[in-house]
Amino acid sequence: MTTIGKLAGVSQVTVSRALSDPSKVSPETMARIREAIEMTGFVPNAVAGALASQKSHLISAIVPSITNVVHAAMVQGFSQIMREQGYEILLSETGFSAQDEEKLVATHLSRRPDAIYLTGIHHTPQTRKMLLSADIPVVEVWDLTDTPIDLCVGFSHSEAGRAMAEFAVQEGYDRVATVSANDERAQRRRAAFSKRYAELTGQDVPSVTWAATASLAGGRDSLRRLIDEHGFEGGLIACSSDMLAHGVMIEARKRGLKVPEDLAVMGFGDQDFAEHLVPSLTTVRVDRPALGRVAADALLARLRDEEVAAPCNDLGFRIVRRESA
Amino acid sequence: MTTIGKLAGVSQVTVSRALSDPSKVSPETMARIREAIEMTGFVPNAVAGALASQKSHLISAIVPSITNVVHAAMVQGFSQIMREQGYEILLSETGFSAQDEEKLVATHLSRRPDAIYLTGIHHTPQTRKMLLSADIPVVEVWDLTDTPIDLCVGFSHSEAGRAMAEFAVQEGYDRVATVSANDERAQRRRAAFSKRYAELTGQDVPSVTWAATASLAGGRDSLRRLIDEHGFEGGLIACSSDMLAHGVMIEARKRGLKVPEDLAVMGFGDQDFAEHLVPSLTTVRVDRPALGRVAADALLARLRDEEVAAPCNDLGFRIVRRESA
DNA sequence: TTGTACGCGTTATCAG
DNA sequence: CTGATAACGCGTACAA
Repeated sequence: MTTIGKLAGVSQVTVSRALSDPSKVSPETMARIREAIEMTGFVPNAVAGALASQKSHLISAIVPSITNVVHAAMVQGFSQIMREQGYEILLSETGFSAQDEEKLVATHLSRRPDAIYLTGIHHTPQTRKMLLSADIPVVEVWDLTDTPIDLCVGFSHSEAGRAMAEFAVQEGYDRVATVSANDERAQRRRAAFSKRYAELTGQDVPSVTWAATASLAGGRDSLRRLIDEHGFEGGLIACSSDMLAHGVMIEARKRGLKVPEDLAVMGFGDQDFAEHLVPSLTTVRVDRPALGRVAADALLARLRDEEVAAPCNDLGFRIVRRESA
Repeated sequence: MTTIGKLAGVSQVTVSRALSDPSKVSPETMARIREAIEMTGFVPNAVAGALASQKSHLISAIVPSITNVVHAAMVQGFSQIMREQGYEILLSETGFSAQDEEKLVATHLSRRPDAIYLTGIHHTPQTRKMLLSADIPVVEVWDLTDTPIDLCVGFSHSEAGRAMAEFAVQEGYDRVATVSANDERAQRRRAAFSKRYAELTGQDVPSVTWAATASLAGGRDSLRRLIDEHGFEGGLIACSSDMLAHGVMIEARKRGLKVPEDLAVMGFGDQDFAEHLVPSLTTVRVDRPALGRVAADALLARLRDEEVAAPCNDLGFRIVRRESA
């Protein structure tokens, strides 16, 4: 800026002003400054700016995995809003590990983000402690809790599991099973499903857990195990994701089982492919981009020092009945 | 650091040394410094560090879209390696627009990243200029060119298109068509496919472009148009992605067309679901995580000032023959 | 409308 | 092994 200032015949401060608020500088100076910037290819140093102003315009986002469409879609919705407001995103993946999350939070905080986006409500005590003493807005997405660190935006996974069980009973399925990924929230939905189903019917629910990332392969293998190891003979299978549900449907067709006649299938997430499968997939819709956007709006309110009515936003879910169940 | 120093009975400089290289400090001082850090919950300020050292340990990554599995997988592979080496990732999405990319490059450069990861080889002249004068390592991923800005890691999209045409001819398909997304690289593959197929057989190739994001819906609608508007009556359909191919297969089944007997389908990308579809999908494999990792290795070599043998890395592709074609 | 002086919290350099 | 001192490049008073 000093160099630009010399070229334009003004001081460094004037250049700084010109860039941050052109209205505070006379049109003629502005023109000369622009010209000097053009000539030199000057790019302001946001690092120095952040140090001086104590504002980084940086938001830290920590997600389990960016190749997971659920989290990718949420953070995409979040990022779009934040970027429009002049913030950029420092993104890292935990690989679903709270320990790794702790390390990431520490390194992210060292960059002095203006706010932080976390996935889920389960963090190590040390993570909570760091976040609390960092004294910046924090939003936890994709789940709800009575004791958020600061803000939270999500829906109740237990209620979603219960709603699926009630749907199963209403539709008259008297034999059900679950296929779930091995992540904590999927397991919470599964547990609520089984508990509610047992309450309503008195029956136990056989369940299979797929230990790796949700995939078609996982769904196919899980159905195989349900049949071979649990002697499952048809009814409804409630899956923890649309991807697993799709895998189950593929394996079912391969085995000559008709969906939904021999085997009904429910997914979770309502990914864009769900309605285009044949038969179309009955699933639970969660508006992922909206979760991200609401999280962004909540943070922005905090960053503008506005009053936040409620720390927690429940965006709910909705069962979408299609052909597969 | 000054506070920590006081608590530990040393100067601020010593604290800085202790943190950056413990071996330069006596074990006893180190212990007291650790204790003081523990007590206060001190988190070093990387912004100030970056300003002083002129090293941000930040890598800028600019991708078309993070919900696109192709780019998500590449940047994931890339990030993992970079993070292990102490770098963090500032990630932004262009939405496939070179103009938006230009703006993003400008704002990213203001944060003084140590290197930058770009997707593809087509950038605005202004983007190239900024990057060149920033004088930091740049890697362009997912494509090849003779005139990279600095480094590039990818494969030849034209060759991939040609290889698919040659496969079609070898397998004896005498009626073919294409279904492609509306992105530049997909169109380049399509053009190469059609040209090569025409060279070998003298026949024109009907083609349909799906203007939005590749999806099952897109594949289904494209097959409909191919049949209704182009009078396509069977043969091989070469798709620009596995997702579109899957959509084509679903629509085919719905119309009572058997795959591959009535209609053969080829995808592109070899996503994890491809081998689990029924029939399994014949496609073109590109090792996306490897592209990201090689890009990371190339950048790291530059950052360590090592000699780089060749600026461009061709990681190639491979046709994976399965049941659908 | 513009300029001066200072501070943001580190690292680098040199001296002890 | 440790400390003093000067950058790093910008924002924020405050003054003119």
